[in-house]
Formats: sequence, C-alpha cells, structure tokens
Amino acid sequence: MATAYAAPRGPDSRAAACPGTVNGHSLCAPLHKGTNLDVNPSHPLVRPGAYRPSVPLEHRLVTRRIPQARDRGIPDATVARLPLYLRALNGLSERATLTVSSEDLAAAAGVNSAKLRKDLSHLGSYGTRGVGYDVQYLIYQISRELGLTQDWAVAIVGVGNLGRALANYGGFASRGFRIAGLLDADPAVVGDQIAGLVVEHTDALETVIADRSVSIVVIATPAAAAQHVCDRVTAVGVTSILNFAPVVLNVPDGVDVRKVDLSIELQILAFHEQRKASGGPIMAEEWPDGVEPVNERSIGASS
Amino acid sequence: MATAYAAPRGPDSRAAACPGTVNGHSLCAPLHKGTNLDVNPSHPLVRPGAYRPSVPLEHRLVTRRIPQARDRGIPDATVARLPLYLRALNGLSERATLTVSSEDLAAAAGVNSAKLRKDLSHLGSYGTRGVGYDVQYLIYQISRELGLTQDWAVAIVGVGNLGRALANYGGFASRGFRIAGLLDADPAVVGDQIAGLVVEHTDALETVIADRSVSIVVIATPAAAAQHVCDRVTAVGVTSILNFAPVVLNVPDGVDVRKVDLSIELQILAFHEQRKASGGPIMAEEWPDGVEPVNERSIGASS
DNA sequence: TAGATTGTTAATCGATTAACAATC
DNA sequence: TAGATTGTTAATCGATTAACAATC
Repeated sequence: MATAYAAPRGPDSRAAACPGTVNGHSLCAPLHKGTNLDVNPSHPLVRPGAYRPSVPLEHRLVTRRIPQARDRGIPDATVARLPLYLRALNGLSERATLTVSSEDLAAAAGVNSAKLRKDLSHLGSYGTRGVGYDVQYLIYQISRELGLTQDWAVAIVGVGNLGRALANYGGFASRGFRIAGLLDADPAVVGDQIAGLVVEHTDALETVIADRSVSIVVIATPAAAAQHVCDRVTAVGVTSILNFAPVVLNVPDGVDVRKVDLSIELQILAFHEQRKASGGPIMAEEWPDGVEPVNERSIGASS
Repeated sequence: MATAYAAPRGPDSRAAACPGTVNGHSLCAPLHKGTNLDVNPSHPLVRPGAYRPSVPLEHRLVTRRIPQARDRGIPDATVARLPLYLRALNGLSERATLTVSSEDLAAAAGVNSAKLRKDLSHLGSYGTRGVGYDVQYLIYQISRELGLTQDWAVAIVGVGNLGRALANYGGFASRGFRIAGLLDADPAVVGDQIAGLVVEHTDALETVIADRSVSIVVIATPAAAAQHVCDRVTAVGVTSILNFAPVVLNVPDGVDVRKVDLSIELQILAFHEQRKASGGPIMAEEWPDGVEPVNERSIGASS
C-alpha cells in the first residue's frame, strides 16, 4: 500500500509520475505534493475535510516514509525558518487562535508573507484558500517535518558556564530534545548535579552515547578540546553536532555540524555599527569643519 | 587631502570616476578598490612596497572615512565570514606564519578558496600574486573593516545562566568588546559580582548606556521581558542588539538585531538527522520485509 | 624565466519577492 | 456570488564556484 505512491526518483519526477496534474497541482490526493510522506488516506486527520483537532495528534497518524527522497526538495533556507513559524504558531495556539492567514503568520514570524507561503508550499498544500492555515494542523505538519514528533537524546560535553546554561534551558525539552547526559573532563565538576542530571566524566562519552541512544552532541568545551571530542563522538556514529567552541571542526562525510559563535555575532554587529555611526562610540576628535562629511580619526594612541 | 579621492556616489561609480582602469583594476593607487577608506599614500604601511610588519599596526595608520559609501559594497555573506578568516589568521599568526595562500587560509577557515578570494577582493587587493597574503597585514585590514580596531562597550541585560556565561566568555574582550555593564531585574541577583563587574538593577539601564557609551546591548532575559528591554534601549539610541531571547523583536528602522536561538539550531539538526537515519534514534518497529525501502513507523504510542 | 597564486570573469545556482490565477 | 487568501509563476537578486588572465 505504501509503495503504491512511490514515484521514480529524480528532479521533478514526482508530479510527472502522478496520474494527472492541473497547473502543477498533483491529483494524487493522499501524497501531498512536495513531500515524501505517504499518508494513510483513510485516516481522519488526513486532509481535506475530516480533520478534527480535538484529539491528540501524536496518537492518530501512521506515516510511511520513503527515505531520502524529497528531502533535498526542501531548501536549507526554508528549513532554517520552519522553527520560526513553529514558534509563532505556538504563540497563536496559546491564544486559542484556530486559523491564521499567511500575512498574519508572516508578521508574527518576522518574514515576508510571500516567503512564508513559498516555504510552506515545500511541505505540502496545508492551507485553505480564502481562509488561511489551521493553526493546530500546521503545527503538527511542521513539527513532523522537523522531526520534533519524536524524542531526541542530546548529550552536552563541557559543563562550564555555557554548558550549564544549555542544560537549564527550557526551550529544549519542550521541543522533544531530552538532555540524556552531561559530561566534563574536570574532576572538580564531575558529580555536580545540574538540571536534574549528574555530571559524568568524559571517559564515559562513548558509553553514554551508545547506552542512551544519543544522536545529537552539543560541544561546549574549550576550543582546544573540541576536535578531540568531535573525533570521539563521530567515531561511535554521531552525525549531528552543535558546536559552541570557536574552532572549525573537521568531520567525516555525512556528519552535520552547526556552529554558534557568540563573538562572530558581535563582530557582525560591530561592522554595521561602525557604518551607521559616523565614527563609533568612542570618538576622541570632533568632526573637522570641512564641507565634506569626513571622519579624521587616528587609530591607537600615537601618530 | 582626504576628499581628493572622493568619488561620485552610486553603483559602480568608483571605478568610473578614477582617472584610468585596466581590466577593472583601479589605477587610483591609494584608494583601494572596493573600499571607502582613503589611505594616507605617504604612510609606510600603505601598499604596495614599503609595508613593514614589525611595527605595531595600531599606531601607524591614519584613516579618513567617508561614511556610508562603499559599505553596501560588501555583501552580508562576506561580512559574516570575515570573522572566520580573522580567527584562522590569528591561528597562523600564533604559529609565526608570515604569509598564507588563499588555498591554505580557506582550508583553515573551512571555505572554498575561490570564495575566500572573492570575499577578500571586496576589501581591496591585499594579496600578492605568486606569494599569497601577508598574515599580519590581512589581520589588520579585516579587523579594521569589522570595526575591531576600536573598543566597543557592551551591556548585558539578564544575568541568568546564559548572561553569566556571556560575561565570562573570553572571546569578547580579545576582540575589542568590553563588557561595560551587567543588569538584571531580580533584586536577588543585583549586587552579585560576575567577571569583575557588579550586577546593577535594570532601572539603571538608560543611565548605564548613556554614561558608559554603550553601543551594543545583549539581551539575555526571559522571552517575556525582551521586547520591553529592547524598547528602552532603542529609545535611548542603541542601534545594535544581540538577542538570545526566543522572540521576534520589533525595532525602529536603522536598528540591527542579530538573533541567536539555541533551540532553532537543534531543530535544524533534528531535521537532517531524521533524514540521514532511516527512522531516527528511537525506532520501535523493524523494517517491513518488502522490497521497497519503506519505513513504517507509528508516531506516538497507540495505533 | 618558470612556477605560483591572486583577482576577476562569467556561468550557475539558490533565494527572494511581487503579482495573480486558482479556488475556498 | 463576492471577498479573501492560497499556491505558483516568473522576474530579480544575491551567492557560489570553476576557470584563467594577470602578474608577482
């Protein structure tokens, strides 16, 4: 049954393989265009029509995934914005909003409405013309797309100030990220209890990853230790790393590294600030009296 | 003297305004193509030829900036990578490397060498064909471009785990970012000493910003407080904000907001992880025995 | 000079956006 | 039906990259 909708692979082959299309809209109803997810057509949650948001979504849908097919169909820029939409939708949900237009949702997420519609169109046709998007339904579809309908075990390596902040950050657990381990190389820190977990020694890194099915590792160590930690975790099969250490990690093919660099963000701000202000916050000299808006400023003390 | 090189404004007007060009290379020697910085041509540091890297760079160059002119000439994507190059160059500098090729520097920064050369060409022609780039000279040019040759006063609002981590982060001070104030609304935190600073009450926010010439504000408050803090600091003229709170800030025109969202990074990793693994880390069912690579998986407990 | 490497070109790729036909 | 709003198109814009002439 699931394979009945399987289309030949290759660029844009999905629509062509369907028995009919109108203006590019697939007529293969249960297989949402632009998705790889083959949805059970008899299920009450499947659109259009019978969706009832009163029943917990997690217990209703059976999906059959054809791996690695349309995934390339979702642009990176779109993936990076889906969490923004999800957050905006959750805000609407808390205020009991049932439907939302692309215009309003885009405003809440801080993006252009055309961009929002384009992004959502990569997931499928989940809106209703003339009405908007069902908030609960869209929350579910985006969550599923991002993999947030399952639980992800995360290990944090390096329990300094930043590691502690991450361990205590409430935004993880609410999105399906479960801190499954805190590890540090410093014996003075090992044994501390943080956010309900006992800090373990990094000697146990491989064991923790294997025993607790950790799939995402957060590196919050000093720069000098980061590559070594990275090597160890990729060696035991971890393929997703969030790196806070200010180094470029070398990883095997197939490993995703995302990097958060606090000082880089400040440097980008400084670049723009330098240009907005005609001189900057610390200006020893006044403007010269010339007609041109020229900033004469000596760098450093002498000269 | 500074205004002698001022070119008419407008797209690509700089090269056209020069007395002569060869293949797009400006013959206006002291005005490096693609920069707005009018360099003193008689200064020994000015290229080509007389550059001697043995003298501290900060004490040698006098620049005259023509505000807001070529700044639009540096693409955002390039600006975001300059800090990466700077970090890689500092690494080379520590190992006493004098020159570096675009190939090697690109490898150290984790980018394509053509991209690196393209990026650097936006700053000027600071390399030497057949040789490479002088490490010290390039460090100085990138630092100047990013505004790191001056001191920036930063205030951190919200001294929870994250605020403390930021206050203690060594990567700021080394790049010219000086923490000038730590503020929190919680009386239990006010008065604490962190990273050599005493935490002040947010009541003093406007005073601290004005008295200490704060130009960059880091918001590390809970989400609910972020917009209010943002409103207050923009009202007194702050135009650069680094926001860690998980909200979209509304700001007046001309204010730059950069956002660091820890959970968004994890969500993007989860998206890719879900696709790499054919199912994910928590897999209750086995693959069905069919010929197709179909993943049958129920979401949640029932069904 | 010969070898090496930059800075630029031009092709390609991906992202953004306004406009609007489709359609609820 | 009339009004509203989606999903798509197509134009534009910006970023990436290989290739190579320029030139040290």
